[in-house]
Amino acid sequence: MANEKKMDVVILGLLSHEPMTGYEIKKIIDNQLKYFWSGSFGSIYPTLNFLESEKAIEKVENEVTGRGKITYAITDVGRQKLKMWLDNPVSKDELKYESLLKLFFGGELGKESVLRQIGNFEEKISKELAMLQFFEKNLESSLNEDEDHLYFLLTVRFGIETYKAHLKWCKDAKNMLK
Amino acid sequence: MANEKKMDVVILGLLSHEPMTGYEIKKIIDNQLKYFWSGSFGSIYPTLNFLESEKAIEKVENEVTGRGKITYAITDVGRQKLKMWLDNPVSKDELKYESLLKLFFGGELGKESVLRQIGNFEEKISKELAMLQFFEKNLESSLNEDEDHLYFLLTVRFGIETYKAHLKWCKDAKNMLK
DNA sequence: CTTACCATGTAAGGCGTTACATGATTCA
DNA sequence: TGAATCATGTAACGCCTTACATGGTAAG
Repeated sequence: MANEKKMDVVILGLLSHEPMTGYEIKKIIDNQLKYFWSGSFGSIYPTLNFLESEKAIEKVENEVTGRGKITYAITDVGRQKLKMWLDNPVSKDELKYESLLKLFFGGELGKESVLRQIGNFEEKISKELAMLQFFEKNLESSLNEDEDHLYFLLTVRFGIETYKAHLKWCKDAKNMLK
Repeated sequence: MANEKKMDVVILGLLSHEPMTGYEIKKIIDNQLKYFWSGSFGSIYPTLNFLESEKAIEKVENEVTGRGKITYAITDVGRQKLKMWLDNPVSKDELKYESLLKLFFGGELGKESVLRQIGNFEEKISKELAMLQFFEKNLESSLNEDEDHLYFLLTVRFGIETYKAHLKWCKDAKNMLK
């Protein structure tokens, strides 16, 4: 019922690459997945505990860091769970684009306001695009280091293509309104 | 706290165009907004009641339809509420692209599986694109009938540009994997 | 010695989905 | 007369976000 939980497979997916702490998981979500996924600490840590109780992940013996750091690694049970989700062809893509919603209802406020909305959107997207292009470069040069880098590169390129399309649209839209 | 409710402004925005029933609101969300927004009956009807209690919308005298149909119209209070939201430059765009997530973790299953994921995605997008292009035609020919049609056309074009970028990416990605 | 960041967690609560319930109307 | 669609609504449930709480560590 309600929404289906996905944080578990997100974590499993990230840990299938290498062992990590919850904090590191959050960083990756915010940096690499941010343009097609999101998640907060309040969702990550409880899921981590849940997955451990399920024996899908396990704590890794910590180096003598002394810190309260907890590193997790995926188990065979976890790998199987991940595979099951990956094998399922059904994928729900959910978008809630408030920017577009405001544009859709823009008639109420008039052109100047809509132009402002588009400007805000354009600025946001431009920044993201620059970051993605930076990632792209890094990934291109390290493509043979790790097989997974190919898939990361593909998602980054997806973001780049999408954002370019958005920026093109911003230009066209501004012209149409003027 | 938690997520900010948006269904109220969605309904207000749709009613600012013309009076409607909850059922009609649902249809518009599913047809015109679907590629950047979504919403269910379980969210629409309670919000409708809430907005009426707030006097942001009101029941319209029904024709002698006899049916249990309830048509709502926006009030001045509602228009003001809508304007306040539209005036606010902050917009949260939230995407949960399960398709991309599966791709990002695709290393676990290998190329064939990823190619299948991309194929599924491509098919889905192609269908949506065809529909959007149909909408575009209709809107282009009725552009001078209603001022709002301009804004609808812009959002439809946003969808078209975005989906075209996605399809281009699908092609590139398949080539890279082969 | 203070600022920024690393690091983990809990509590409260909203939001919206899915599933269920109910019945009218239209059309073949 | 049966199926599809129109039409409104409620109940349960769960995900996730925000905000709060707490403390360690590194660097300047």
